[in-house]
Amino acid sequence: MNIYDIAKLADVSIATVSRVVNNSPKVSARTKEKVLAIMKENEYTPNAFARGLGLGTMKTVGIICPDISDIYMAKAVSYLESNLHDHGYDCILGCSGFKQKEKESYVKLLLSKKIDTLILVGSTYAGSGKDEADTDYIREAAEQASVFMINAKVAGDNIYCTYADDFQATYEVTKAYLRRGKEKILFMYDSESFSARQKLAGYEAALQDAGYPVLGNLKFKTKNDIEYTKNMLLEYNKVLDFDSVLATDDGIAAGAVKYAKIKGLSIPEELSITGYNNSILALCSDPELTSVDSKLGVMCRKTVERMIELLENEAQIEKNVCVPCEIVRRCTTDY
Amino acid sequence: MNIYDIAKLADVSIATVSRVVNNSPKVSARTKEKVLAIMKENEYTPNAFARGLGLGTMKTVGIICPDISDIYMAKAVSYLESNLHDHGYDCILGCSGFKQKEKESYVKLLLSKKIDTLILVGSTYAGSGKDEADTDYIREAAEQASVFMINAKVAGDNIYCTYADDFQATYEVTKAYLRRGKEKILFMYDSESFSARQKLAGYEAALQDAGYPVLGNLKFKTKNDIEYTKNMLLEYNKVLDFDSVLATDDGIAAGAVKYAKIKGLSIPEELSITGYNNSILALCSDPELTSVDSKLGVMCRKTVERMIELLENEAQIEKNVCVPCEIVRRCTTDY
DNA sequence: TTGTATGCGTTATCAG
DNA sequence: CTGATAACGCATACAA
Repeated sequence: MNIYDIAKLADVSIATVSRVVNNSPKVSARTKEKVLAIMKENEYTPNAFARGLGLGTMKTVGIICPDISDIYMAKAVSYLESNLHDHGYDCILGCSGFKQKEKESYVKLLLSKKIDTLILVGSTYAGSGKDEADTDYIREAAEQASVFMINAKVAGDNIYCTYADDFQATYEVTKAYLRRGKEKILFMYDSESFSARQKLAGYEAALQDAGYPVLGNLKFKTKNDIEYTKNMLLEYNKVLDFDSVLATDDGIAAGAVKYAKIKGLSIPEELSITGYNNSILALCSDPELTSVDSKLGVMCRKTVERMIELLENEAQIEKNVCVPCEIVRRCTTDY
Repeated sequence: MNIYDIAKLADVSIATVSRVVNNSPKVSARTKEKVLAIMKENEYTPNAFARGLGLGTMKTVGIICPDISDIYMAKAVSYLESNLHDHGYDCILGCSGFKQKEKESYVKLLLSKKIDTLILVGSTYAGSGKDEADTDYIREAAEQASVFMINAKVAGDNIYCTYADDFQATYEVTKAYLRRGKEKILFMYDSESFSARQKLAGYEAALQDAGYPVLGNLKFKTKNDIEYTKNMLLEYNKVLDFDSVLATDDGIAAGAVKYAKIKGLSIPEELSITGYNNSILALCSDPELTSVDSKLGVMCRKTVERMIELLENEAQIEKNVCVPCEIVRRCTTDY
């Protein structure tokens, strides 16, 4: 059942049917009603491909994240999908993993599907920070469709970024630790992503501003995995000496909690722990984790808001938006 | 840059270009090479909409789940996306929530996008089990595209289901509890979905087969929320008497662990706890949860495998596939 | 092996 | 307000 069939049944031209479908104002109430009735009766739905071909858009946005089974990314996609759906856009989802080649090919793939806009979720898409060429594929993509990045900052035309103020957050946590007399703060991270770099910088700045040295052996790389982190700490605590942990993810912090339990350390007295992302892991841990909430919901909303502005009104929108974090205090700290 | 431009530059017809793009065998090596070179040089990508219009497909499958921020669904989507990507299909994702109206309208929406196939992730799409009409919209959808359901069983033409053998799993857990002398097993659930019904049935059957009564006050409805569940148990433990918990989700089980901690009950001696889905919550809890692994990876693989068989080879495929669960024993039980 | 011509189902531009 | 008709970009049956 296509537009011709409906036109024939309604005894009008396809142009009129099209107008009714797109409810153009210039069609008489009577005609409109008649066509509408026939459409309903025959359950007519316009062919999306033809529509896309004519209009040059199917109102879909591509969302790429490294791994949707990650709690944080899943939440981001959830917010994005919801906001986009409210505005009549659909999401086509791609999970690229963390390898450069895969990221590039996934971006190309979605672009070839003629998405209206591309959203890149995750710090990993900002590259290592060492080589500007890492992000060339994003600037290239931005020539075909606007690119919005969440939790990453990349310079380039038609690239819009929204990220948490991780520097500020870790700066404050570190300062709070120092105030409580915690001077051997272990910074635990699992990648050198944009976000991780901001967090590290905040931690280091707070130490320096307070006149403390930044010790290399207090920066500890692990995996975002409870068991792995626990074991790493058990292994390294023989040579390491620390009284508090600042982790770049709740999964890491949860591992630190497990470690403390095994070592019989009291939390937060003997070991204070701060996690990140304020995820369900923070609530599942025992004691519950103090965690930095990076305001993902706000970031996603601001992203979609600007995107719609750009798409619908071709408005000038902010290129870079930085969202302040919130430190959610629970039982693993006493600052 | 479209197919005409390439044809002109390569000095061939658009038919030849099209053949090269779809690498048809009937094109000379020399011509093919020439066209390929021009295509690369000009970074030509066929217009997906036009392609879709001509072919009637854009090789996309629709995935609908109630809530992608749920760990379980996120994992399912992760598996599905990965498998589908391997076969050259893209995913368009929709999060419908749990309301009937929303589910129906989301299904219609994706269908109108001319997806090749629809995947419904989650037990909720099987309806309450009380009214067959609840699932009419699925049968209706199946007239337009094949529908694959994960963790739900719905009868109908062109509907294919894959689900875990939850009956078997809870039957075994219950039997194991009874063997260890646990006779007051609290069954905790958060919905009346297809899956929850299977789990309840397995629990009841095991009790009955062992000659125990099925007590109404040992079936406890809660939310899949740690804090909520903990508080509910603290409230109700005054009137309830139980020595073990069989929860339909790890989130519920984690709440039971928190409850036990507050009441000072030793786990698993005074209170044994079994969770479900073997999620990260099982590993984050302390002690770590014994949990039923519903083999989501296997379910997703079997779903996509059959789907591809149907799509590419129009083969006859199994309508209903039941996957056995695995009980992963950890520290909250001693059976 | 290659080219021509047509169909796919819309939207949009012009006339009327 | 309505209708005829030309794009939109590709795939393919049919000719050559």
